[in-house]
Amino acid sequence: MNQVSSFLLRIGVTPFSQLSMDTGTPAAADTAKQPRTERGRRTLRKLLDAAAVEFGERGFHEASISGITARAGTALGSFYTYFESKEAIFQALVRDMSEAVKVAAREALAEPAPALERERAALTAFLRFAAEHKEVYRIIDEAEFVDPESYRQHYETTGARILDRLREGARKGELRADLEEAHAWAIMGMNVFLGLRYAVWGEGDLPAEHVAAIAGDLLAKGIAADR
Amino acid sequence: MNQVSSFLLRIGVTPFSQLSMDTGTPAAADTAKQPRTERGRRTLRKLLDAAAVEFGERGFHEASISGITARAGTALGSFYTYFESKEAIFQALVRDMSEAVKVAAREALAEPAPALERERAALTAFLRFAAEHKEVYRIIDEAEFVDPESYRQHYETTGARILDRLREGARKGELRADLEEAHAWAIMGMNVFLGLRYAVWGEGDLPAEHVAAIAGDLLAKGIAADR
DNA sequence: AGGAAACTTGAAACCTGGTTCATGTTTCAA
DNA sequence: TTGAAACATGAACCAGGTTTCAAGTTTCCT
Repeated sequence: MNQVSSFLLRIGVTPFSQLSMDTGTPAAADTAKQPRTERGRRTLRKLLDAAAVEFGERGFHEASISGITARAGTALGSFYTYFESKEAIFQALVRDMSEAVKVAAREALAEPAPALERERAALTAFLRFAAEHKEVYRIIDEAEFVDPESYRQHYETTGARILDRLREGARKGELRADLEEAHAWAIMGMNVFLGLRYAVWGEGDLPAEHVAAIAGDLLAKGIAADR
Repeated sequence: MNQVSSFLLRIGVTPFSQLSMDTGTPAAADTAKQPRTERGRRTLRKLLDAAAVEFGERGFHEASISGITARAGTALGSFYTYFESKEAIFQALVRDMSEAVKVAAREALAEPAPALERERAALTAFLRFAAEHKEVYRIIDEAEFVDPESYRQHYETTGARILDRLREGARKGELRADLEEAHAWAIMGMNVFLGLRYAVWGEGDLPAEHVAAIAGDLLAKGIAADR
């Protein structure tokens, strides 16, 4: 039906089976009520896709359940067959998208490359992804206020992943040996803000490669004048 | 009464006179209705301080006007003597705080120093400020959804300021000559995320100086292994 | 084929909290 | 001192959106 829909579909056939496993509180283990028939799965998917559009376009509070069901082409009451509340579907969406970002990054890092090269590739992929799915950006960001736990989890996981790469690079002697968590967060912040400025706000004035090259170069040499 | 209050007071005697000048739309020129008596100014200040606490603690949508007036010790109706709506006071607050962050940075950069040194000092000051005023952080962040115009303005201004410093450093031969806007945004993103992780979330586990040293070092040399 | 469980439906109950307003009180300049 | 403008008050109004529910319809297993 649209970009978001196809993007959600691309994630995998059963995104919710992924979601249900990694939750801390047992009570919140399942954000969505599991459908038991094919028809149910279809409706659930329609609701999630519609919610991505509605939340992305109007933000959590401006968005309305009836807006979601209208876009999904289902009755208002059906919503509550699958989600306990507006917050619940938002949470499901955030975790779904967090996963999607992760997958996109993993794909970009599939083949081996020098450590600095990998960071540049990761940023390029992220910028492309952000430009393609601005709603994702917005929804994850808004989670800071609507669902802080998921927000925190998203960035802590992402940061840990970057740190892993840095350590790997250090092990191979390509990066400094003293890199720690703060370095990973610095890089992550860099990436996120460049994404906001050039992928989400920018009208494509600077291509992803160029921005990624600048950041990569900054990581490689710093900004001091050559001695 | 509390940290926020004193922080607001420190900004200057008439923060609102500053606010009223730089608005694009003429309609929204004055976010707050100017009080004409001393009593009025006191009430306005009380409302703003209370709003900072209420919004900081509960977020925009959880926050309620009655919560604000209760904290301020005024009647519900009085609110509308000074602000047209919930959005209006939020906007006033965001611009006020954006200004406050700016001022804090300016103070930290008062005396001259080498360019790289200055960036480190700016980050240290920012981290201290963020730790001291976590509400500020939260409120400015939430502006992305409640008052996007102010949000954008805040970061564009901040980014431009950083770029100025970079250009100045390049002029003096201390920094590379090819620095551009993207570098400034990369540094800004770095700073913001380090602030989120270590000043706002962190329980002070890493001191501001240490985090700033890491970032400063990253800017100076990059993360590649020494050749 | 048959029936229980899964799912759908949309009108209406229900809440919550922003906003208004008519009535008082305080300020302050003349 | 005085009165007009500024400011304070809080009960009541009201809009909008979430959530419920009782009555169907569809699925799917045996």
